[in-house]
Amino acid sequence: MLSVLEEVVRRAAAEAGAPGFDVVSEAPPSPALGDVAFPTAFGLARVLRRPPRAIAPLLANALRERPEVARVEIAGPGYVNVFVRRRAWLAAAETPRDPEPVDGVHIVEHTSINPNKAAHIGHLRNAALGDSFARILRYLGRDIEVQNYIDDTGVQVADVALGFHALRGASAADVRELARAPRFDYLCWDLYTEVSRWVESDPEAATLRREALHGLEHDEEPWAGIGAAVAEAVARRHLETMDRIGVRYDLLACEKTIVRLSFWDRAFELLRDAGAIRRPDEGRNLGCWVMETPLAQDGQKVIVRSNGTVTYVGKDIAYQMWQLGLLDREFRFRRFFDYGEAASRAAWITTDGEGDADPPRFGQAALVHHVIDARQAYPQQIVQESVARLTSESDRERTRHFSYEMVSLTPATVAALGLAGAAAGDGGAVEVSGRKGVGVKADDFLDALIERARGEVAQRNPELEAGQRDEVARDIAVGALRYLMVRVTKNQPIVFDLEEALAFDGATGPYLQYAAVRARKILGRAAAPLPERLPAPPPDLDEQMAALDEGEAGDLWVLLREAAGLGAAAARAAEHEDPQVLARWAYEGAQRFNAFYHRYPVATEPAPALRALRLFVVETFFFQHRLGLGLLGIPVPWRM
RNA sequence: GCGCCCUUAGCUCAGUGGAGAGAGCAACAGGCUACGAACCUGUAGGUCGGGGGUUCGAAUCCCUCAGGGCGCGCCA
Repeated sequence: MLSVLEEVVRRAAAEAGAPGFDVVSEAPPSPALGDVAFPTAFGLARVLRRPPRAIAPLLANALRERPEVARVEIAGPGYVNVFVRRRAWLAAAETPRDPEPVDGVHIVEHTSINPNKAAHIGHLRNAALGDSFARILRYLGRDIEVQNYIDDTGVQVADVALGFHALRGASAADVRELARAPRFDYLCWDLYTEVSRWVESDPEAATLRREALHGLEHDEEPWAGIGAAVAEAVARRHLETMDRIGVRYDLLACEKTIVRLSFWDRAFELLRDAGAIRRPDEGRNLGCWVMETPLAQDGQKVIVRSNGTVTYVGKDIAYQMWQLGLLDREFRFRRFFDYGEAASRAAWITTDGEGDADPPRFGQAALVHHVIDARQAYPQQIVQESVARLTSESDRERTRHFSYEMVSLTPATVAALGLAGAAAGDGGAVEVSGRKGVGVKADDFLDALIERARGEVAQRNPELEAGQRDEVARDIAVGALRYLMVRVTKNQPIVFDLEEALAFDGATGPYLQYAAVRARKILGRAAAPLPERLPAPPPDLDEQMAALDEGEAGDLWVLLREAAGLGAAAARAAEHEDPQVLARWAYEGAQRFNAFYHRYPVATEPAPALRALRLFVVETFFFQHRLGLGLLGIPVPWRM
């Protein structure tokens, strides 16, 4: 609807003598000034060499011809302010408009935690961002496939395998037995830091570690067996943890299968034949295969080491080629993790062994987003560059780095958790480090939130039985966590403070949930059924609103108008590649609704017409707000 | 040295080149006889890091300086 008006102004600008003029609309500072504002006349003034006040009427007249426009005013030095026909405007809000429709599958790859230790607060940011992004795109109509890359042959898994073998004397069978413990990943967390300290202080351990890594890569025992047991069990734990906050995956892509199924060998041939990589005859990279690029400091980025092994960047090139359907190789797939209910949905995993029959189709994507922290911007650029050289320049645009900043800890949090090995930087923030064991584990944090929520729920709802109370507490904890992770722009580093994170007042998940719960309670009080689709506005909405006193008309209309803006907010979030945009929409909506519900009685309003109108506002808000929260993975508790 | 990100109220953060720069927390003053106050209303709090420039108009774009974070490996 908005784009229709923009198009009208664009045409009017063209007729006035400025074809192709970039027309943008904005929200007026107050509802009294209109619903949509065009500052277009200012820009046109320069092009047309006429004052803005002379140009504005041309735009206004064009807008007045549209059926969805009720009134147009020219304000101040030349703003064109549009008052829309409200019923028509709301009716058009049902279907969101995808700003960049994708023809084919769109992969969102996120989480991708090394499967050698428990997930921590930093991984939660990745998963929450990736999952929300995927949900938003799906809402806009995209065919989304969620992948999770598992580095099961890297040094991190090698370290824990080394720990089990050398420090614990455990076999692969022993590890599989240990992995039956409910939080095996916690055990690995501690072992990993133990090994890291050992390797730092003992040269012999460093030698053993190289041996373990080599064993993982070349399928040699005992390393391969122990490593596989660790990686599979910990990856499973990560899926359990993420499932607790509503994050699910379609496919786990394992590095091991990329190597074993010769994806890299094939990618290497392609890179070599395309001249994208070459062997230097001299210099310090003698004996390697390198890609020449100005991105690298000395103009060369090593892809294959002089000992013949491939770097992480090389493996990622092969993986991304496969994701884009540019590699003539295919994985085999195994069903790996069933998600509750009727097991209607499951996460699959790649395998180099026997695959299950009839797996879903994976890969062959038109577009891929890689949710990876900002530190990896450089290697991601190298991978993009490689893909472009192997195929076409346009393929570079098909693989994108969804970059976000890191999570660190406040000194107070480090102290409260008694984290040893933590060194505060000058800025006060403490870097999360799996290697050092410095971090807030995801499950611990969620448990703490649940505990805090349980207390709040018990206090407010003493009549609830334990099971109900726990269910509500879980929903609140998930809401608090998910909102915390997306309320700030992804480019802003987060310094995590435990006490602050446990707060449920103000701009928090529970605040957003509270508005939804209140709205639903009102519907219940009014004996109105919960809306199953966006409620249709009454035919005489515009007339009814005109009959209200000005203050209430403004309050109700802004609530309706902004609720109808969910699709636009989702589209902006997709464009900016940042769920924060939608989180802001949800927060502002909750704020408006809370103010509304204090000011205007609904179920208890005696005048039937007014009651019906306010009820329509509540229904519309509730439907859209719950939908928006769902896109952020925030559940609506049945009670608070 | 090169590249990316950040710098807005005491703190944590929003802010499409456009109309008095906004929230939350903290502080202060109010509001529960329940569509339940996890809420609402109000007060106070600003050199948008500094300086130039472009523009009718700059927190927003460009240049520059300063401060902070992170990259630039035959680690992943």
